[in-house]
Amino acid sequence: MGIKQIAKLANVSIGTIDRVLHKRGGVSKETEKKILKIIKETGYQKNMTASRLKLASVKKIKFAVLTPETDNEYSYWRLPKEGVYKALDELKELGVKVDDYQFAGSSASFKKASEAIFLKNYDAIITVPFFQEECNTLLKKAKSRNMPVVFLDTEIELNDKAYFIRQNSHVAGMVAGRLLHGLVGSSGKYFIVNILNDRGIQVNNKQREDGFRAFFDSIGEDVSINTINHPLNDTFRVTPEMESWFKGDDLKGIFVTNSRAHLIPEILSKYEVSNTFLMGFDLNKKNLEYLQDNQIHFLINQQPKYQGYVAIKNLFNFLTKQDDSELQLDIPVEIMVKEHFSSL
Amino acid sequence: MGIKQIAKLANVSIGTIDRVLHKRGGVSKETEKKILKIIKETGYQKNMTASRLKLASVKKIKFAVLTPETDNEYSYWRLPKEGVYKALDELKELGVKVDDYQFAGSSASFKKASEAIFLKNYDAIITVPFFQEECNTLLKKAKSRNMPVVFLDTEIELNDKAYFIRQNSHVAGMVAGRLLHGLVGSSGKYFIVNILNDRGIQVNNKQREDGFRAFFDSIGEDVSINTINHPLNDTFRVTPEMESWFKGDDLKGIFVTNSRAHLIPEILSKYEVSNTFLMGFDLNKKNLEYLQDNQIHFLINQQPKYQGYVAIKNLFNFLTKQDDSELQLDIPVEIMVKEHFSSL
DNA sequence: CTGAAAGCGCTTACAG
DNA sequence: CTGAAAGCGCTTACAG
Repeated sequence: MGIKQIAKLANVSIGTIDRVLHKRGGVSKETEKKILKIIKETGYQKNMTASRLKLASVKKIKFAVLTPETDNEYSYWRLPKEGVYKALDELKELGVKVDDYQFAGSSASFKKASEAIFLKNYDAIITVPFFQEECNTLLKKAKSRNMPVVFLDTEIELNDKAYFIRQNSHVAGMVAGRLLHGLVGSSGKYFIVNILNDRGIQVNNKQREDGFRAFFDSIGEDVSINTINHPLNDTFRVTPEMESWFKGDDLKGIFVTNSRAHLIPEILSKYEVSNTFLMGFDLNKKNLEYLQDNQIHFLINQQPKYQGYVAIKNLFNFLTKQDDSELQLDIPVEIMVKEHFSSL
Repeated sequence: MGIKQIAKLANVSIGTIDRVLHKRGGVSKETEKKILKIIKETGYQKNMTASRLKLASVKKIKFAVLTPETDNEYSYWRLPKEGVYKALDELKELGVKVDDYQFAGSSASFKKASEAIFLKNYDAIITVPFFQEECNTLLKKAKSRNMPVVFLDTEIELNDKAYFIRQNSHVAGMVAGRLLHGLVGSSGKYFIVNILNDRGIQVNNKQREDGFRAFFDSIGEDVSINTINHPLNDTFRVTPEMESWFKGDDLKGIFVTNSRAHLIPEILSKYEVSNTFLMGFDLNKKNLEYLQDNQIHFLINQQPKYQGYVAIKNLFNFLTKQDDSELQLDIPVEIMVKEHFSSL
């Protein structure tokens, strides 16, 4: 059932059908009505393959991808990009293009990069919402140009409608609470470690902390939970207060709210802290080594590569099929233990 | 860079290029050599979209899907099928067809259904390896017709090469050991519950049991692990031996190797077994209810829908692009706790 | 052994 | 306001 049959049924040419399908105008009310009726009755659906085959040569779909700098080889932000390029590989014959933009740590740098993006004509933007004000600006401008924006990694409050493909960090914190509590119990002591950057704590790290505490609220246990806020770019400094917390034989559970759980084991052994269970985020090399070594007990995977992959794929589906149902996506809170890697 | 440019470079017509690309023969050695050289130099890649647009109307790709009966509404086997139909929905405009076959509990029924499949002409078969002998027969016949076969759910030993898209059940058992051990510790008692069907224990249930025991071996703890083999289609019967196992105040961990963990809580309360942690497989309605109720502590998700989806998608990629790298697939051992469902 | 032509279903520029 | 025609990149049946 193609455009040709529809044309025959309506006694018009395929050009006219196309004008109706794409609301290109220049069709009499009457003809339009007749055609719409037939489309509805026959349940006609456009063949996207044929459509893209034609369009790939005349109207490219262009994405701007704006991520934090991927300076070093192990940078986390390489992973979403890998996913982006995997998706691109699948879609390039359909006329999809991707341009890469980066920003450094500052909001000014993000602003500059996003302005550069608006100088060109993209069909959609994929980025990361680290700076609320600048994201609102970006979103507003994108809206006025009818460009969808997909944010990866973190969800924040914004003024206009945006899509988020990210893990629910509150849930991740709750799950972390459940798991550590299983090992440590209600009589033990808990530590939340937030590694801060120049701008303070990252939004999703805070959401994870809140989720962690919410878990203990939900089970009605009044356990001891200390928060340790520690600047990055510094060797981990143990304050006298922390030292006193660490003392004692009771079980301890440490929840690192970002990817730096690997900083902790060294401290623990230096201060001879025992009976301790440690969990954190992300399957980076150092974290995985400590997981193998039983010094990290759980890691939560955010599937960063998949986030990038699915952002491109689902934006493409949205732009070609108007189906935005998969642009608002929960990445599952995937718990990893040592044994997950035992078959590799 | 399309077939047209290649033709121009080689000073031949596009028909001849196509003959070389598809090894259709009827091309002189010399011309072929020249063309292959140009293809290599230019890095030409066939545009699959254009190819499928044409082929969709002349050469359909047909899959036979053979699963256990999906008699009742909650049948597990509906889920892979949902995935199959989701994939079909995406691929049908590319000329993909799926036929559904079912088998009942017996190997004879499986045999009969697979014979019916071979009466028609399919490009690939997707099924479940419950019967070793019959699967070997099927695989042999498929091989002689050059049909790939993808098995879902379970991996078993077979004589010929086959693809498996399933969870590594041994790893799943190890992960289960790790988690239950975290809750129960080394001084507790462990129970493995295998629910048997007419043919005895299912292969992947056994693999899970082995993995569970292997975990305790790996950590060098000599803990008490009792295996309870219980027939299905029967109310759960507690033998005097089991009753004696259940007694005592020590912590207990129960690992149900299939989807029936939901049978256990009732027994436990009837026999007043306390201090018990329970884990099993699959996110069926009853299991999820007990998870919410803190009577099941962990569930492992096998992503059955995704298994069906990815089987079709990746078979399609294999048949159209010769890329079989994703037909041998490990479904991650996804651990679910109550909090995973807290945002729904 | 090779080429020219028709066609897959859709899109668009042009002519009327 | 509408139609006829060319074309996206590939495939194949036909003619030579």
